Parts: sequence; C-alpha cells; structure tokens
Amino acid sequence: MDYKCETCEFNSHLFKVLGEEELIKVSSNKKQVRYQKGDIICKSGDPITEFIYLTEGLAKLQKINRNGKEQIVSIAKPFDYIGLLSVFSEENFNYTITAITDSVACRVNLQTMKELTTSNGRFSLEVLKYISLVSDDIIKKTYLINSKNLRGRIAMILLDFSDNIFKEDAFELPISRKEIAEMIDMTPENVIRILSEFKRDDLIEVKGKFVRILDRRMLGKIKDLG
Amino acid sequence: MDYKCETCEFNSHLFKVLGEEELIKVSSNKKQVRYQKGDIICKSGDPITEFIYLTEGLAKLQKINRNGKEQIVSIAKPFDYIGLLSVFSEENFNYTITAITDSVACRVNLQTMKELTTSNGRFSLEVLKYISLVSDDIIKKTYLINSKNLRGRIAMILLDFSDNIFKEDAFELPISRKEIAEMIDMTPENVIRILSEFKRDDLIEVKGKFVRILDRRMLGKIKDLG
DNA sequence: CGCGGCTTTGATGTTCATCAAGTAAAGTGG
DNA sequence: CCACTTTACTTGATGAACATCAAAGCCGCG
Repeated sequence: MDYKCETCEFNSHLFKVLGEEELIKVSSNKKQVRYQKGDIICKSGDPITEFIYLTEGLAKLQKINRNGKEQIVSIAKPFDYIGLLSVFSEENFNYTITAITDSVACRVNLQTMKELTTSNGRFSLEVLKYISLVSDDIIKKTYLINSKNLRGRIAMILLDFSDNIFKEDAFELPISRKEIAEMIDMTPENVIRILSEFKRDDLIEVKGKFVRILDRRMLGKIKDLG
Repeated sequence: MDYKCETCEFNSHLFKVLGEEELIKVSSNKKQVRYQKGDIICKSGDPITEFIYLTEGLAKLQKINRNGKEQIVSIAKPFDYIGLLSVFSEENFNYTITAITDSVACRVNLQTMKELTTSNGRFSLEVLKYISLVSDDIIKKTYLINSKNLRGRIAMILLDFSDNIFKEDAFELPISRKEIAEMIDMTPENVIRILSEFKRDDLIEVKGKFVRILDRRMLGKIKDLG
C-alpha cells in the first residue's frame, strides 16, 4: 500500500522543487517497502537500479574491509538518502544497508531519477546539494572520530544518539556493543569498559540496551577534549 | 594569458558534454592563475565564488582540526576538481588548498557553473558523477588508511606516489616528512623511522626527498597485510 | 535444558606517541 | 659569500593507550 508522493508529508525535502506532474511521475515509479529489524535493504556489489531513502526506522550503512571486518559508515534515519553516495558514479552499491529497527524505505526507479535530474535544472542542483552534504558529513565525522581517544568517541556517539536520533536523554541503543565498536573503530571490549567507567562516574545510566544521559556537561567535555 | 576552453586539450573531462557555445561561456567566465610552490589557492572559510580545477602541478587539500593540527585530506593532481566537495552545498570552503609545486589552476565563475548545470541535463549528470566519485574515493581511502598499521600506511603512500602521481619507480617527494605524517595520521618521527627501516631492508632507496622503489612486491605485501 | 552469541572483567603485550637531544639542510641578513 | 638562525630530519629511550587473550556470567532460543 504505497503512499502517493503528491500528498506525502515528507516531500518537503529533496523533492520540494518538483512540480505536481513530476511528483506523479516519481510516485508511479517507486515502491514503498517494509523491512524488519535485521533485513538487508541492499547489498554491497548489487547493481544499483533504484534510488532509496528511508521514511521510517533506522538503518546502518556498512562496508566490509579486506580482513572481513565490518565497519559501520553511518546510521541512517528517516529522510536520509541512503545509497545517495555512489548512486550516480557506480554501477553497483559500495555499501551494504541493513535495517536495525523495523523500517520503511521508498525505492524510486533510478532511470526516473536520472530523467528528472536531466530535465529539471533546479532539481539537479538540489540533488547536487544533498550529495555534497552527505559526503561532507561523512568525511567530517570520520576525521573527527579518528582524532579522538576512546573515551571521547564513546561520549560523542552517546550524545549523537541522544541529540540527533532520539532527541531524548534516555533511549534504547538500537545496536549492539559490537556494532558501536564498528562505528567508531575500537574493540567491543573497550566499548564496554568505557561504558562501565562512565556508569561508575555517574555520567550515564546503563542497563543492557537502555541508556540515560545523566551528566551532559561532563560528557561534552570528554567528547571535546578527548 | 588564458587558454581558450574551446580548444583546450583538457576539456575531455567534465566539460566533454558541453557544446561549443557553452564552452565559450565557460571560457569567458574563467581565469587561469599560476601559483608558486607554497601559495594558497583557497582558504578554509573563504566564500566559494569559483569552481576551481588544477591543470598543472600538485596541491594539497587540508583541514585544521580542533587542536590546530593540520590534516591533509588529499593530494590533487592535474584535472582533479579541487573544491568540488563542498561547492554545491556550502557557502564557504571547508578546506584550505595549497600548491605544493608550481601549479596552474582554472577558476570558473560559480554562477556560470550553476547555470550550465541547470540548463544542460547531461552536464549536471556529469557533475553528479564526478562529485560522487571524488567523495567516494576520499571516504574509501580514509577508511583504508585507518585500517592499516604504520608500516602499511607508509608502503601505501609510497606506492601511491609511484603508481598514481609520478608513474615512475623513482621520484622526488613533493612534501615533507611532516606532511606525509599529516596525510596518514601518524607522527613525523614514525614516518622517518619506517622510511629508514624500509631503506635498511632494501625495499627502497631514500636520500632527502629522493625515493626509489626497489622491492615493489614486498612493499605491496606490507601494504596489504599491514 | 543446553547451546551459541552477546556481554563483562581482568591480565598481558604491542604498537605507537611523546620526549629529548643531536645533526643536516635551508633560509636570512650583513 | 659567510656566519647565523631557523626549520627539517634523524635516532634512541620511555610511557601510555589500546588490542588481544582468556575466562566467566548472562540471555534468548530451539
């Protein structure tokens, strides 16, 4: 049961510069797909035939490095244009995208996207802007993480979940300790060690996947100085 | 003394999809600038008013991290579209670009670029492709470097200079030991230490800036296993 | 109930940054 | 062109941060 793009409350983003006729074109060339936690949305190496974006849930973008170790490049939330990164430059996906909560994604036929980009100049500028933003963000974040020590990285990711994803002090971590480690390039053991340390110092509450930020100021300091 | 874009031997790249009239438009809205080694081509924070690409020489893209430490994100060579990264998403440059050898860059008025992107669909797809490629490359390389130990990183950068930039076994390093360190996230001391080690093991010749690759196979192994 | 994966903590070892001190090279001003 | 200063390079010694290894507890699931 697809939404119609013409009336979708979300088309305020990338598609906001499209006319009604163009929106109908998108609408009739897209499908909306539900994914359960753990489902693979697209797989590294698969041919790219669709432009995909999340409308509900969370998903992880990961790549497998040469030792077979998985690395999480980013966590996508609703209206992140996942797959945008290589969609115009590569034949095949560079990343595997997996739902980490039950999710919904819209998949627009790629040819349709290319046609719209070609025919509508304002839209193509919009797409350029988004690609630019997404990559800039990833590059910035990657350098930032690598410049921090382990405690700074954990502080950063906790605040990131709290501020940008859940917008709450308390939340359920959507990923395992091992996956956190894969996001910020450290070992699961050290993720756990530092979480325990933060708990001991009353910076956070932790119990299983549950986390509550207690001392936002101190965490911010650790993030900035780390 | 500007080249005319219409007859420039280099317009086979991004501009290859432009018609003659459009090339003339580019030509009359661009200036060609010579830079000496060490000259700053553009500075982080400056407003972006031009689309810049190198036609001769080498340049480094660097950012300053929060501790004031400089990090080199990439080395640009002729026909790398430096500044492409944020040109469509930001008002100001995110990176400082500096000539590391005597260089020539073409600077095309940004408004002109946007107009061409808007009016010529094929051109906009071309630009999308390039942005995508450039960011993908940087992201890939960054993750690759961070997954390697120090010896692997040095092997990688030596082979990179040899294979992709100079296309020779022997070359003059265009950057200092300190700058190499900034490229691959390590200390200058360790860059030197490992270069000496490689020299001792007859993998390379080194004298000052001069380097010659002696054992390409072994270096490849160190790069891959590191 | 028992198996396998996730989590936790402790002990150990390696890798790498930091510090220090000296040498070579490259500018700089007289 | 030479003394002088500064910057780049080099090597060794030390210590800290982090990965790895090992072992045990926990939890969900067949």
